[in-house]
Amino acid sequence: MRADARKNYDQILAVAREVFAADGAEASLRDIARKAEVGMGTLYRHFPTREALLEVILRERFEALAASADAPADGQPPDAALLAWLREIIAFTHQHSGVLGAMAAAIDAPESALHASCVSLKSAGARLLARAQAAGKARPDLEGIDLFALISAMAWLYDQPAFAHRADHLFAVITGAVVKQGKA
Amino acid sequence: MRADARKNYDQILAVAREVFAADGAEASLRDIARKAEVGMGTLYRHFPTREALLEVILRERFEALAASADAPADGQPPDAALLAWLREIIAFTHQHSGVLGAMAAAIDAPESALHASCVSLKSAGARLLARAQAAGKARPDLEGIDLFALISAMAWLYDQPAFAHRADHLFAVITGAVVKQGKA
DNA sequence: ACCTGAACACCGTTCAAGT
DNA sequence: ACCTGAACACCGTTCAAGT
Repeated sequence: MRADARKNYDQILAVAREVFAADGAEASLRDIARKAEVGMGTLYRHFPTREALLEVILRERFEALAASADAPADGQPPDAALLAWLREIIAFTHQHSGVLGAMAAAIDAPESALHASCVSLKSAGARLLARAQAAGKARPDLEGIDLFALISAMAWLYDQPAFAHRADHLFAVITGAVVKQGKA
Repeated sequence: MRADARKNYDQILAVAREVFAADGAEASLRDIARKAEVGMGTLYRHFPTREALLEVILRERFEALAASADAPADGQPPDAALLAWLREIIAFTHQHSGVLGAMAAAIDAPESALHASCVSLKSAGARLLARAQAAGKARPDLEGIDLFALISAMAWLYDQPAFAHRADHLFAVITGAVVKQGKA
């Protein structure tokens, strides 16, 4: 990549990080281009879709989340591991409103730039879920897509200002339907 | 109201019903004005906000839902009554995507045209919930706002195409966390 | 190769001008 | 009293023209 192109690419990304965090996944692309001091065409050249831009920004975190799902867990029982992972995801998406809506749209769209991230996140969750189910600590009639859907719904709840003051409680209610916590 | 104004009012409403059902609560107001064959100013004169237009369209159904929450129930136990009512709401909002998102935004906004509808829907749910709780058939640590939030989240899930095939199952999972169904 | 910014087709909202 | 539609300030997306 040419030096000027590289500079623009990095600048767009840096600005997009801030703007997406502030305005959510539906933030104005024009606004990003403006703040990055590049033309609209430059933004589109580097990131042909909104998803492509989101993907680069989110990839790192989602890879970390997928990795943490498979981490040794240090003696942590599978139900606690699943719960901790769910809390991690929600804490992250809470900083980026609407991101899980974009993910939900991408999971059925193989051509979306976000598709691979969705699938790996869903799979990571499915593996944690399966281990908890095997230990008799999670509702057995749930699949990976169900967990993904419930995560998305919880993220949506956290994004609604009217529900924010009850969001932690609702998290407990919903995860309570998934995980049957026990002492051993 | 003058005869021409009345005609425009009715025409806008008739068109809006169709367009909101087809495109959801975020449908283009310009599109509605166009299809109703009125100027934008006419639409705004009769309905100063999107919420005002939505409110007129939804009021009838929400009043019916609030009424059905208080219906004698014909020997139906409170847990079954609550579940049946939840199914009714979800079935309705499923035909009008995004409506519960608008409701969620309006519940904390007393100036919104939708506010009264939100509150009465929340209250109706809260009464059903309280009866089920009194019978020991619903999770006791839930308030009206929690039920409203869970309804909204379920409506959101039904609106996501990627989750549609699991939506009925997710409804069972989430309501399972609220209602503890028993035989007597 | 890469960049710019105008152009196009859309929004929501307001308001001067008409009847 | 009511209506119209242009005007304004925004979008996302594309593309001719420049370097």
